[in-house]
Amino acid sequence: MSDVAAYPVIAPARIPLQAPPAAARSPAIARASQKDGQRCTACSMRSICMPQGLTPREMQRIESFICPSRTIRQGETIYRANDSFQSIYAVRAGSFKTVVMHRDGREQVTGFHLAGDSLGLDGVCFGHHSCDAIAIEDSNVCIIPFHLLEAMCREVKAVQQHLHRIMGGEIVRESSQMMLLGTMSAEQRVATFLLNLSDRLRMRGYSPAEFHLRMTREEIGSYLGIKLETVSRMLSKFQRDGLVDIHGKDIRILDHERLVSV
Amino acid sequence: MSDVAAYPVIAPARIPLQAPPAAARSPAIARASQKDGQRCTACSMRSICMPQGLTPREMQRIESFICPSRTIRQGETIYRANDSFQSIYAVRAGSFKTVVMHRDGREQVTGFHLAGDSLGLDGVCFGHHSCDAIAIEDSNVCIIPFHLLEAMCREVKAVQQHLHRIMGGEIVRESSQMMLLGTMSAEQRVATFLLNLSDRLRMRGYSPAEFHLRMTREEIGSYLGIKLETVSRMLSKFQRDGLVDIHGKDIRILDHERLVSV
DNA sequence: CGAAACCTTGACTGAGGTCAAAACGTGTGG
DNA sequence: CCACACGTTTTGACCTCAGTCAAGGTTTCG
Repeated sequence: MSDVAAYPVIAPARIPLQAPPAAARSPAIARASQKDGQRCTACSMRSICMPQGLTPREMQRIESFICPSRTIRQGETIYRANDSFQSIYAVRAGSFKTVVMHRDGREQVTGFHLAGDSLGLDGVCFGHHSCDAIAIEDSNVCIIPFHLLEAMCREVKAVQQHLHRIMGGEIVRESSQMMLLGTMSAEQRVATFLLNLSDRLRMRGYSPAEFHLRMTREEIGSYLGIKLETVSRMLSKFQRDGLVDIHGKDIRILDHERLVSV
Repeated sequence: MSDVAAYPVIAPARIPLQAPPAAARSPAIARASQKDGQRCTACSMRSICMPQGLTPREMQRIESFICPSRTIRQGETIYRANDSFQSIYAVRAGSFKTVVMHRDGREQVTGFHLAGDSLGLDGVCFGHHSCDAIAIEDSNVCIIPFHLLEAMCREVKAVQQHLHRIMGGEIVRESSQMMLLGTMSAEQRVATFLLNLSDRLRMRGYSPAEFHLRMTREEIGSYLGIKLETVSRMLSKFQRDGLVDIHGKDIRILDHERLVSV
């Protein structure tokens, strides 16, 4: 618990009333279960997924309609493309990938979603989802019925603005990914991926220099628009050049500066 | 006016009170000025940019805060990256590209926006825009102050849902563009681009088979993540294969089926 | 402990990038 | 109305980065 000394340990919240399922033995879930918290108020992800400055009453109102959280085992989906859209999801623990698929079988990872991220907004437009959301480790999500969230948005400005910021953030994130896919070399893509992940872990209180990849080389490659062999070659190259230290899925960033300037 | 017989001519709306500026001589603006309409009620883009089933009162309310439309000449911007975000824009006539830029000068077209499309939502998340919106022909936009739109969303469910659909649509559009950039061959990208443009023109009442490109090969290439020479080569190839008939920027789609199956 | 999934590395290939030159269009000013 | 200049497009020749295929090593999980 103190091996990440410099970074606060993520505290958990909204543990389901039932005894934790078998899956809770996995690290991510276990982490989320360390402390007992039933409410958003106590959730460490609050600062990411909830607006600031709500009154206790408003807070309670939100908690009242957030469904009991759900545990999703590695490889399982929260929703699939064409599933009817009812709710959005906030990742409480674990991580997910979203995958879009073309009829011809071509498929692409469009995002990795860590604790505190939202999932499911792709369904807002057409009332059905446009991608699969798949757990890449045993995970846990809050379920937020969208029509209730919309109702709340009509009453509380801060909630409305927060939802708009989340949706707007998704738009900006995707357009910077389009820039990566459209203009960067394989080397730059992999460097950008590592730096981006590092940033997001730092914002969540984890070490930005040392972390464990939850996804395979193939998933990274799909996300970056390159092949898994190319991902591997670039990582090896960074290793040779002393920018990173890599053992399988364990990453240590040695030279942040030079990684930025790749 | 009847040379597109099978497709209804797009009617205009919300012409500014002042005499039309010099720019109004250009085709897109002239088209928008053919009929005199001061209100959204009369705007042909209504079905695209306004929700269905508003009461006259609600309609009036919206019209009351939409600012006088603004004319933007080819090459001019509505907003630039880092400009403070105040309003979103609905394209009334003409077309735009949005361009994101990296510090190192790399830049990429992230979208083309036709009459009826919205612009500016990239600013919602951080309060400043993350791309430039540049007119690729003389154009005209409605200006919708975002905080007033948000206020209206709190009062009228239909307006709220419409905004959410527009934002959600942007998310879906971008993720399918990520799939294009991540997995398709140059040939498929260009075919997809033509088909997509054709679809959007059809939905706006124009011929889906015959149209005029407003953008250069370089802008198309940037949008598709390939070089302008490659765009040109693919178009020539489609021409040789009898899929399209191309003269400069005038496109005629001859074999929609085979274009789909590229 | 063994099977399956995942990762690394090498050799070869090819799609698309780069560079260059010429053709085409369009708007401007004489 | 023409001529010129500039931006745009096309096409060819060549090159390179990343994809493909293959083989062997490592990790993970039942």
